[in-house]
Amino acid sequence: MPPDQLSQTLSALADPTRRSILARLSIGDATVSELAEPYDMSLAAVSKHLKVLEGAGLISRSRESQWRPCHLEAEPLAAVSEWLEDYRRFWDRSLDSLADYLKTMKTTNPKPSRRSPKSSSRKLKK
Amino acid sequence: MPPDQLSQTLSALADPTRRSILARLSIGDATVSELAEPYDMSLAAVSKHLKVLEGAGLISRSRESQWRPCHLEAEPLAAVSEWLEDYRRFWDRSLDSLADYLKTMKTTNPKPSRRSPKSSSRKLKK
DNA sequence: CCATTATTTAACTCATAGGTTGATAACTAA
DNA sequence: TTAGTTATCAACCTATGAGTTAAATAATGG
Repeated sequence: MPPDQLSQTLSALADPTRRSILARLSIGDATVSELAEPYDMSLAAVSKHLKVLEGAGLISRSRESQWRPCHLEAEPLAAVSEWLEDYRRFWDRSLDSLADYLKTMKTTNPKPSRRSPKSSSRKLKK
Repeated sequence: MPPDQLSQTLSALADPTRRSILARLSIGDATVSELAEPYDMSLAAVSKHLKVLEGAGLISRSRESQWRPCHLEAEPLAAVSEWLEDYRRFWDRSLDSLADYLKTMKTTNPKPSRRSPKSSSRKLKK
């Protein structure tokens, strides 16, 4: 049984080398050798990491003569972000402030201070 | 060498059973047996999952006579969210709109339409 | 065709993850 | 004290992950 998409994505992201590779790719596309250069490991090992990332849909690869340039595909990250949203209220202090603010509005309707920018990222549950 | 915090968190989250446990805990604290009830696996297995979650700082446990109620600790999720922020621009369409907006401001300085709320979550790179 | 460069595959090692069962610990209740 | 609940620990099994080296594949350029 293949693991669900989210598990596959998270497990791909759980390796620091792979996250580092993604960071590199966020700058721009790169070949396997270019990607391998910073690491003290064989090319084959990096090739494996790329396979994992590709399997998770986090990168795509084209062919350009003998090179296989890798390209960042961030869509699976959006799924992670969506999953996280359900938990945001558990850590986002400013959301508590927002809750307080709304509550205060309802009860006393004072002139509240400005909210911090951080609180604006809450999205509606779907 | 212990893995870095982020890797530990992501690897803990990469298991569907553990994510399911977190979802249950987002409703409220629960004992080990309560948490184990939905799964077709031994109590010991669930106990191990809880140990992993605790190791990642995703739950905490208190003692209450012979029960060990588990509590969701979402802080590590905030770290994941922060990490994700650097990649949001790669999937968040409304951020492109924001970029367009800024570009337009610079060049023609028209009266632009309001941005969607979704785009407001971009934070500064640290 | 041959040599070179870029990348993948195969076969292997070693460590860890996720599960099992059975014993043990911690506490309650009688 | 004894029995019953709740949870963990220890020992074990099997599968998988991350790395290795060496061979194979793919494309380029004499």
